[in-house]
This record gives sequence, structure tokens and C-alpha cells, in this order.
Amino acid sequence: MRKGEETRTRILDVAEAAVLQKGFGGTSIEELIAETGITKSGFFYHFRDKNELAKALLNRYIENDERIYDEIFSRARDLVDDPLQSFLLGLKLLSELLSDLPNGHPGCLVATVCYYERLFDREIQETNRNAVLAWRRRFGRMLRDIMEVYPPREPVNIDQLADMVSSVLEGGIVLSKTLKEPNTLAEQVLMLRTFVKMLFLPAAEMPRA
Amino acid sequence: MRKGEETRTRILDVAEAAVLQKGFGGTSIEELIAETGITKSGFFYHFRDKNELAKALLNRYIENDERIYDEIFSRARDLVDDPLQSFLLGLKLLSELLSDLPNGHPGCLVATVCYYERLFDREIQETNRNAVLAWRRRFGRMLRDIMEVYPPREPVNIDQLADMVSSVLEGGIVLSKTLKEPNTLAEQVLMLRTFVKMLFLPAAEMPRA
DNA sequence: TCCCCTCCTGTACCGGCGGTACAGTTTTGA
DNA sequence: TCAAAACTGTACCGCCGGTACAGGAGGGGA
Repeated sequence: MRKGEETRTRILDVAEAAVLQKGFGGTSIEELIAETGITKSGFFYHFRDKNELAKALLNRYIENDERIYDEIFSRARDLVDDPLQSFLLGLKLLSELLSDLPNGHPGCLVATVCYYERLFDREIQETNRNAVLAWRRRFGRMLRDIMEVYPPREPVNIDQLADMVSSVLEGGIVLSKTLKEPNTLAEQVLMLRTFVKMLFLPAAEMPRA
Repeated sequence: MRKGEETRTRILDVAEAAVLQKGFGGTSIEELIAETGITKSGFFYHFRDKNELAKALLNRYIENDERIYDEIFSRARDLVDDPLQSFLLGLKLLSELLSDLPNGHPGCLVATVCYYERLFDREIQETNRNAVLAWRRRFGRMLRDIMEVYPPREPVNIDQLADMVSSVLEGGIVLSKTLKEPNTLAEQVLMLRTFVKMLFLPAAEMPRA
């Protein structure tokens, strides 16, 4: 009962790394069982088929992703009271976390699934959609708190601004991976931070350099 | 000789649509030949293997992409002289072009290849890398022209700012596709436009509302 | 102690797919 | 008209996803 979970986790670990490098179609079950040291029957004992594996993989990825954001932004809230300063600190912490990844960001499963839509069932696509909507709600909540204190310099739609955070993260990952420049992603997050800062911080409180 | 090119193009058209929906691994050669009405031998007459197909697909996609940016931003330069206003107009035109796509953006092959890195040879990865670097140079050139006239409100690295354009486009595509909200991508481009505008336009020339 | 449930292994098999080989046929442009 | 270009047809290989099913190790509870 404990043992089963452990094997399952090991399969998911190996599968996640492989899928992020080669996509779902490029990852064979045979290579997964070779690397985990399990038999084919063993694999199918844990996952009915590849779709089931994808589902488990995506759910685990999203949960972990949410946990990381929870930690970062709740830590930022603990350190400073002001909603704007707290959000800016959160982005700073996020960028530091990303630039500390030894081999750069491995890739986002949400993006992988997005580029594989037709291969999976509706449930997976719905899960993926909800993950992005959760990001929108999360960042939207924080931005609305900021808006109550700081009037934006330009009129902006909060949901669209919240989506901008997700966009820059997803796009930054693609750029970082493609360029093989691990730091690009962290830099993009800091650039977004500059945007948010400029949008909400009154000119008087904004020193040059 | 003319006929050959035509068939080749038809294969590439079908393949591009399929790959953007299901990824390379999820697209079978058999389905491509079924849809183009060609035989398997016919297919392999045009492309030695799947890697060769991917190479042709990516090169064609990048060329087309560059052509579109050339058109949009040269048209923007024709319409207004000021480098900042011209760039802002270009982003507006781009966002309009994107929101006019009937079924939303079909996806970016550069991102697809990026999430498939280990499946292709070095040449394809290098092509992909160069495509992103070309974007950086393109937007960087325009931003440098702006910088010569308008001092930025905040100190920013031009290459990183140029990358921000690519990030928002790539990320916006992922969001748009995942959410099945075709308009999200165009909105993200406009949000980026707001950022650029705020960064370079002097406060005096920036009316509220 | 026995038994049952979880967690696997082993073996055999199927059909689809990427890819090869190669001979033959039609189409087309100079 | 003739050669090259652009295919078709057929046969075959090995890998992979997936199915089916029998059986076994090991631990925990009655």
C-alpha cells in the first residue's frame, strides 16, 4: 500500500522529465519502464493507458505549481503589508527561485498539453483550462487588492493584467528553453515586475535609477 | 518540376495544421498521406524522414512569420514617422491581425519544437534558436530607435525588453489555446503596448483615459 | 497459521506506424 | 520525342501501445 505509491511516484518522476523534453508522443512507455526498472505489466497496473498517465502527470504538476505560488506570495505577504510592495516582492522572489534552477526551467506541462490538445480527452483539456483560470484568479485577486490602494496610471483590465503574468511565465519558459539561456526566464519576470511597478507606483515615489 | 512543389506544399499545409494540434509525435505520416491523397512512397519521395519534414515545416513557418512582421512594421513606419508611435501602431496592427483570425491562433511551431527538443537533431534546434534571436534583433532595433528619442522612465535592458515582445506572444498563444479564448492573445499584445507606451511616453504627453 | 489483498512479473500476442527497398508507371517540360 | 521528375504498388522490418491472463512474492489481519 505504501510501496505502490512509491513506485507510482517514481514512474511519474521519470515520465515528467521525459515528457517535458520530448513531448507525450515522443515518450515511449518502454523507455519509462526501462528507466524505472519496472515491467510493462507493472506499469499498466498503475496506469490504464497513456492518457491516464498524462492525467496523473498534469494533476500532480498543477498541484505542485499552486503550492509553489502559495508559498512565495504568502511569504511576501508576511514580509510586507502594502499589497503592491508585497506583490512586487513576490515577483522578485519568484524570479530568484527561477534563476536558482540549476539547468533552467524544465518546461511547463500546461503548455505541453496545450500543444497536444487533440491527443487527449476532454477531461485533461478541462483540467488544463482550469489551471490557467486559477492563475488568472490568483493574480487577479492580488492585483485587485493593489487597485484599492493605488489607482493605475493607465486604465487596464485586471483579468488581462493577471493573464499577463501567466503569459510572461509561459513565454519566458519557451524563450529560455529555445535559446538555452536559463536566465532569460528570470529576467522576463523582472521585466514584468517593472511593468507592474510603473503602472501602480505614483510618479512622486518613483526615483530614477 | 512545378507539380512537385505544389504537392510538397500541400503536404506541408496538412502537416502544419496537424502538428500544431497534436505535436510531431502525435502526427502520423499515414494520416498525412491519407489527407493529401498521396501514397506513402510519394511522401518519402519528397521527405527522407520525419525529421526532414519537421525541418521544412519549421523553416517555412519562420519565413512566413518574418514576412508578416516585415509587412506590419514597415506599414506602421510608412504611416507615422516617430519611432515610438510607429512601434505602438505596429503592435496595434498586430493585435488586430491576431483578433481577426477566425479560430484563434493555431499555435507557434517554434514553441512546438522547443517542447520536443530531444526528438530532433542539432540543426533544427539551432534553426529554432536563431528564429528567437532574430525576433530579439528585430524588436531590439526598433526599441533602440525609440530610446534615441525617448528616455525610458525606468532603466531597462533593451534585449530583455525585446524578448518581452516574444514572451508575451508565445505565452499569449498558450493561454489563448488552453482557455479556448481566441481574443486573449490580441488582448495580451495590447497590454504589452500599454507597457511600452508607459515606459517611453513622457508623463506630460500621457493623458488619462 | 492461513488467507487475502496489494503489487507486481512473465509470456504471448495484436495492430499501427515509421521507415526501407525497389521495381514499375505516369507526367511533364525542354 | 525523350529523359528526367513525380510519383504508384508491394513487400517487408522492428518498435511501440495496448490487451489478456496466469501466476507469484510479501505483508497484515482474522
